[in-house]
Formats: sequence, structure tokens, C-alpha cells
Amino acid sequence: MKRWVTDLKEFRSVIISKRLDFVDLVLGANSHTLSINLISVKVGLDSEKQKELRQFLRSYIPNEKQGVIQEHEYDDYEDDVSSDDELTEEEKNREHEKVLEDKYQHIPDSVFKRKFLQNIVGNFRASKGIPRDIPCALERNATLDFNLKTKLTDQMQNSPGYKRMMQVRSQLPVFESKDYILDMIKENQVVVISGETGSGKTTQVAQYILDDFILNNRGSVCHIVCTQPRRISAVSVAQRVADERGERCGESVGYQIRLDKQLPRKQGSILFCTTGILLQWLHSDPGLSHVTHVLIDEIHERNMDTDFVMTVIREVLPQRKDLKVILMSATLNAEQFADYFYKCPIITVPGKLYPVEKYYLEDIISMTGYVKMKQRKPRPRQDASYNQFSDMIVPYVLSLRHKFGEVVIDQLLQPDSEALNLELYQELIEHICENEGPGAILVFLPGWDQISNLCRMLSSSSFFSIIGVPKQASEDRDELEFENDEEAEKREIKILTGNKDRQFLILPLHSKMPTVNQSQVFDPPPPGVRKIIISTNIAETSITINDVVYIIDSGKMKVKSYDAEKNVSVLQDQWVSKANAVQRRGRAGRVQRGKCYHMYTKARERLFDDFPTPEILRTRLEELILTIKLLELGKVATILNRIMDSPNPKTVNLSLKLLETLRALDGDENLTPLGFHLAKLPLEPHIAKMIILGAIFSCVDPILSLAACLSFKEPFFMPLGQDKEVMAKKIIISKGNKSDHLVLAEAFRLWEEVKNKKEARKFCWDNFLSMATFRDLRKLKIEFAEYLHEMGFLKSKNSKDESANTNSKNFSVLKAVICAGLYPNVAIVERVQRFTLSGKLEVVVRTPEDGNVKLHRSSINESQLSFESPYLVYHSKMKSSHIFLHDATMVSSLPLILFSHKVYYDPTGKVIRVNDDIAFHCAKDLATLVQELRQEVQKVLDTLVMEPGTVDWASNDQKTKILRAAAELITSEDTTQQKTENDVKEGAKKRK
DNA sequence: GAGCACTGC
Repeated sequence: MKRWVTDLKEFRSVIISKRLDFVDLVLGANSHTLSINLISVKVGLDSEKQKELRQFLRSYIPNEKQGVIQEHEYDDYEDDVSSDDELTEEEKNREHEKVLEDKYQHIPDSVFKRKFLQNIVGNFRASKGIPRDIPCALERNATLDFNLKTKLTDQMQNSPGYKRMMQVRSQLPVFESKDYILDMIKENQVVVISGETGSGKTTQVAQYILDDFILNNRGSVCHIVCTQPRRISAVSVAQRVADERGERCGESVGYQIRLDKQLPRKQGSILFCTTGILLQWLHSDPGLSHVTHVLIDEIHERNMDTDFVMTVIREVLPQRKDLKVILMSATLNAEQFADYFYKCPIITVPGKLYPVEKYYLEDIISMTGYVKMKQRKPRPRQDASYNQFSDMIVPYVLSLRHKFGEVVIDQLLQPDSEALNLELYQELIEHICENEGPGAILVFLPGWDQISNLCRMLSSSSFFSIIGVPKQASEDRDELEFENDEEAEKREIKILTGNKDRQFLILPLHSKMPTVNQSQVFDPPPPGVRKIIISTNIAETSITINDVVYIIDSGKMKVKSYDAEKNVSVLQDQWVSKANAVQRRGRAGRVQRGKCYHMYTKARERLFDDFPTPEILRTRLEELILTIKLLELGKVATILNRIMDSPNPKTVNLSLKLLETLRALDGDENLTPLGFHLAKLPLEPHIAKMIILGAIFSCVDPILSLAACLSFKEPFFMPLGQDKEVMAKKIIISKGNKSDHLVLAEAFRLWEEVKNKKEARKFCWDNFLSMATFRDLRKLKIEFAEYLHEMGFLKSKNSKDESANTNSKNFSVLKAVICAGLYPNVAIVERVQRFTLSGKLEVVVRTPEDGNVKLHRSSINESQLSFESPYLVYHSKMKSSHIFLHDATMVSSLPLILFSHKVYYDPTGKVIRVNDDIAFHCAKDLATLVQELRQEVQKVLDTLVMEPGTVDWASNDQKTKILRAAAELITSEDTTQQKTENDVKEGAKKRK
């Protein structure tokens, strides 16, 4: 990249706009050219002037960056600005860059401004396809090479433990391909390794590479990063590999996941991390310069992270010719990934599992002799799913006539034969218990409903009857000394039995149930007791239960997708993919032979997709777009088109539009200063905005509590069949605020008050809260506070610092900040109506975009009798059987007026309008005043975002005065605070 | 009139 500048002033502006994090100053031998980061400048200055220039450069670069200035003579720096065209293009670029810079001319110079400008100019340049050459940062170190080799060869020859491990390792199927794999990696920049569970690829391949480097005296120039989609696998694989090498994590093997790391040495090592961590590194090291090999595992899962990392890495490859990439996938469709990397080679390794016998619905109906009670025949629906049944399933069933009796065929021919029928599950479980050997049974069902129903059915069946509670305790229970056994029993999972010789432990497993962390699930049951685990997809990958021998696979799972036409998220049951079915089957046969019962016909399985729909096609894209912008990858559409499966352009446009509405992007897709902040925070943009406002409005701690809950998970458990009790506790914690968000913030505050005391456990137990979740959430809060501190919005890293919490006890201000973050997610309460039959009350709510929606049962507002203000802001809206708002906070008018995206006065109706659906009666004079206040507040917020700083709530400067005035008005206007004692009681009564 | 898949920074 060359450009010619002769005048010192212009030279200065060129430099200011450049990425000064990596300054590479090249002084041409003829003393006429200077090159800064590949931009050559023909200075035509004498040596004295050049010296001046260099001094200027140094003075401009922030102190901490001085170390990276490299200044060297370049003896053959030719003028290769060849054609006039290129020059013009460059000039055009320069002009455009200047436009970008001028736009923010009014902001005073600061580190933030420079970084921000650097980013948007970089984005612009990337969209022009301007490459950067990135060298590997690892330097050869002969001493280290020698030491590594000595240690390894010594271990190989002398350590009995290592030899024993080697014996085990050499039994893995991948071992036979070791040399071939190493050769292929040497010859190719990208290789796909495909193999099923048990092949050993995840634990072995990285070690083969490292050992090969070490044995060739090149250990110091090898640093392998292996990404895993889940935290648990990153840590457990690292520990396993360290074990195999006779070490602990932190030497040649380490891991890094969010909030936890055990890093290995920088050279001659393997790091296992989550894919998200690798993405974070790309922010500061876009060429992964400290890495020599990237292994991306489980790419067949098609997570957004792995898909996106593959895209970015494919862009990086031409700039990092020495970087090796190894993609690891399940066998089906490995070609798809190889094709994506320009037809790179595929190495296939076999898997190793104990055999798992497969049964399908036809076998199961036959073996159980199950006959469904004849109901009124449902009228066959003439839809796609029915057509599929009659076209594909019926012919298959008819072909089975020679094999199965008429009764079985008749069952299978009913159009709803493959519908989820829990009676059949019960029959099958009883059949297994009566006819098969010992071993745990794992049942995969799509969701809460089916799990709780099956548990209830089994509990009330005569085959299983309750005898008592198990001895093992839950993680939370463990820490609790029980005073009241009856209370304990109510929440525990029951052991069930038919007679004294046969006992059963029935365990529901769902991320929101308290069983997830229980040792009961993982440990072998007491002798004579059979475990029956009834689970969601969580047991497919995240939770591994070793003693499972029997799998019952419904073939269904809940899938969240995004309907771009209706602009709403959808959660619905779907048939699983072939890959899911294989994975579920593989959950048996880990330690011994197993059996898998698929509750669908064999013909149905042939209709399954090979893989789940890639996440990127099922989700909104705001966060991804911000990441693309932060990574300076250029135009969003261009990059998204290069992803293996490009998202729907309509989704892209809706996401871009929302980001513009949030004022995170300008009309040209450039990040705004606010967008730049939001992109750096590991949060959805709405919540990221909320925590920045929390800092500015001095109520950071409760807002961080809320942000952690919304972005990770709520600390409330949902024990089976106790939703009413949970709701009663939530309503007490809400203190009369009609806000699920304040319930979360308050629950957190209450826990933090007692967390180091003895009563913490009792507090959690009494309120259906999880200590384990709280501990994770607290780490998240600490991380958020560190980000805010680093960005300049907090004086201290401590979110509890008094100066950042002046308004933390002011619910009105909290709700206003929540409103500001969640806007434009506003719903309007129309009325509370009574159902004539049951007498139950229902809140009728609508949103401008969707029409009527419902409040979800888990919201405390679903049971409210009246609303002082008709406006509810919400975070999550999802369509299942209806469109549900899962959480909601009632807000009064002023927060909406102050923090919505625009307001205007409508003189005909004498209302101040936020949009077509939200308006407040208001005399003109008052409206003018309110609008002025809004303008002032927005101006303060804009300034604070562009020049990040903390607000001293006690000071008397202009900015603070305006914020304080706003907070005072918000508080006095919030009449909703005054009610409530009665409402609370009535609400609780209604629940009962 | 009738319920809440799962990851991750």
C-alpha cells in the first residue's frame, strides 16, 4: 500500500488515522520514503526534517505502545506505485477515510477516540479487500527445544506411567493414522479429520503434532489451540490430555474458558478453549500470530461460533501462510467442510464404541404388545406432514407385513402412530425393567411438559410405587442441614418400587430443575436400584452419565428458530437430525454394550436431515454483526455471504435496522461510538446498553445482577410441580414492583447479603434459588464491572462501590434504566379479564408488532390484578403455543418519554407521542418542557458515550445536574411505587 | 385458556 504525501500536515493526518497499535516505521535507503504500516510516504524531506517527523510519531503514540515501534532501514525500498488507477483508488480511499474522521471531529482527542476511528477506518479498508501480512510471533528457542525433547524422550523411555498411558493411547482407532495425519498436515494448510465418538481424535491429534515438533527439535515454534463448543469439554479434555502426558494442566497443556483458565506455557504447548474465547482473541490479534495450529472440534454441530470462526480463519489463511488449520467433524458430510476450504483433503478415522442395538417403533410396538386405546379417529390433515406420512411411512409399514402381526401393522398405520405417546414410553420402560439386564435407562424427551408428565405417570403407576427418598443429596441439599424432613422430602426425587427386589430412582433432568447438579444423576445407584433418567437434550452432549445401558429416543427436540417474516423467535418441537440420533444412541455403549429404542419408524429416520439446521440460519444477528464490525471485516453482507450457509438477507436487514435504531450503527453500517462500546461487551446489545446506563445513572450493582441473569440464567429453580410455591416467593421478593427484572435484582441483593453466612443455604432453599447459579452469576457481574471500568464508565472495578450506587435502592430509577435498555420491547396492557368458566383472571396484552400476546406463567405479572401504568417492557418474547412475553417490568410514562428513540407532540390529541401506540396526555407547555429535558438528557448521554467518563452523582457540574433532575422527576412521577401492599396479598391469594 | 430446547464470550 503506497501513497505519496509531501506535506507534513497531511502526513500527520494520515498517521492519526492509522492503526497505531502496530507501528512499523521503515526508513528508505534513499532517505526519501518513510513507510508506516505498509503505507509508504515519499517525504522528500531532508534528514533533519525526517528526524522531526519521527519524533512527532513517537510523541503521538501512547506511552504504553512505545515498545512496539520498530524502526529499521530497508535497503531496497522501491517505489512500486505502478499505475495511476491505483493511485486514484487510494486517493478515493483517503477521501472516504477523511469523511469518517471529520464526522467525529467535534470529539476531543482521546485514547477512546483514536481506537474508535482506527476501527471504523479499518472496517472501511477491509471492505475494499486490503490484505495485511501477519507474521507468526513465536520465536525459535534452542534451549527450550532441547529441554522439551530431552524431557519427552526421557519420559518415553523411562516413565512407567507414561508407558502405561501410551499403551492405552495406542489402542485408540486414530493411532493407526498418526503418521498419515502428520504428513497431511505438513503438506496442506487445511485438513479435515472426520471420525465418530471414541476415535480419539479430540485428545490425540494435537498431541501428535506437538510431539512431532518436539522430537524434531522444533518444540518452541509450536503452539496449538484446540477449540471446543462447550466449557465442560474444554476443561475435561485438557485434564485428560495433561493426564496422558503425565502432567497437570498449566505445563504443556492448559485450558481457557470464560472466567476460568489454566494456561500452558506459550511455546511448545496445547491450549484447549471454547470457540468463543478464540473469537475474543481475534479482537486483539486478528492474525492469531501467537498460534501455529488451530484445531476446531465438533464443527458438524454447526454452532454459530464454529461457523463464524471458520469464515474468519479462511480469510486469515492467505495472510498467515504458516498457519495450519485442522477441522474435526463427525463422518456424515465431511465433504461439505472440505469444499468450503477449497477442497482440502479429508482424513477419516473409525470410531470405537461398544455395540448398541437399535430398535425402531415397529419393533417396540411388537415387543411390548402395546395397543393404543381406540379413540375417535382424528381427521387426517391434508398438510405436508400428513402427505409425508402417507407417501413415505405408509409404504414402508406395508412392506413390514411379512415380519410383524396385523395388530402391529394396524397400530403403525394410524396417522398419529409416531406422535409422542407417553403411555407407550411407560410400557417400554416396564418392558425393559422386566426383561432386560441391569443398567440405567435414559429417556430423551423434548421438554418440560413431557418430562413432568412422564414422571407423574410413572410415579402413579402400580408398577412403580413410592417407598422413600434416596440417601444421596443434591449439591444444594448437601450443604443444607435439614430440620424438616417433610419439607425435604417434598422437593426430592422419589425412589419407586414394585416389590422389595426391584427399586427405581426416577430422575427428571432439565436445565431449570434442581437435579442437574445432583450426584444422584452421575453416581451408580445403590445395589438393586435402577436409575431412570428422563431428560431433555441436555444429556445429549452436556451431561454424561456413564452407567447408561438403555436409551429411549423420542426423536424429537425443541428447536429455537427465528421467523424473519413475522420478526419473532419461535420455539417448537421438531424431528431430530440423523446426527442427533447417532449422538443419542452413543450415550449408551460408552462402557458396555447397550440398546437404543427409537420411538419412530425406520422409514422416518431416512427422512431426517443429516445435521441440525446451522444456528446461523435460526437466529437473530445483532451480536454477530457487531463482532464483524469490531473485527474490521468490512461490509456485513460481504462477510455473511462467505459463511458456509449464509443467513436470510431479510434477517440481516432486520438486524442491521435494529442496530441503527439502537444507534449502534450509522446509516453506512459504521459503528457509532455507542456501537463500539456495545460490540466490546459480551452481552446482547440491549443489555450492554442497559449496563452502561446503569453506570451513568449510578445504580450499577442491581443492573449488573439483572444483566447477568438475563444473559446467563436465572437463579430460580423450577422443581417439578411446585410452580405456585416458586411464584409466591417471587411475589414476596418483588416488594410490590410489577417487575420480573427487579425480582432478579432483589433476589441477588438478598443473597449477597447472606452469602457468607450460615443462613445462605436456608435462604436459597426457602426461595427456590440455586447457590451454584448465584456463584456463577457473581463471577459474571465481576467481569461486567471490569469491562465498564476498562471502558471508563466506572471509577472502580468493584460494582458495589458506593459512588456507583447512589440510586441503587431507588426502584423508579432502576425501572427507568431497565426501560432504556429494553426499549423498543414494549407491550401494552389492555385489560384484566375473567374467564367465565374457571373464573381465573387473565391479563390481556398486546405489542404493536404482534397484536395480542400473552404473559408467560413464569412472570409475576401474569397474576397481577391491576396495572397502574399500561406499559410493560420485556426482554424475551417467544412463540410456542402462543407468543409469550417471558419477563416484564411495568414502567410509567416518563422513562418511555426520556429513553425511547424519538418523541413528538401531537397537538390535535394534545398528547406527547412515543410512537403510534404509546402516547401520554400532556398540555403543550408541559410537553415542551419534557421534550427539552429529554433533549438535554440525551445530549449528556451522547457526550458520556463519546467521551467515556464517570459521573460523580454528588457534584454540581452541568451534566450531573441534568441527570439528577431526570432521576428526581422519574422518581416523583412513578406513582406505581405507592400501591402495593394490598396487591401483593391479593396476588398471592389468587395464586393459591 | 392452558408451560419454560441448549450452548457461549
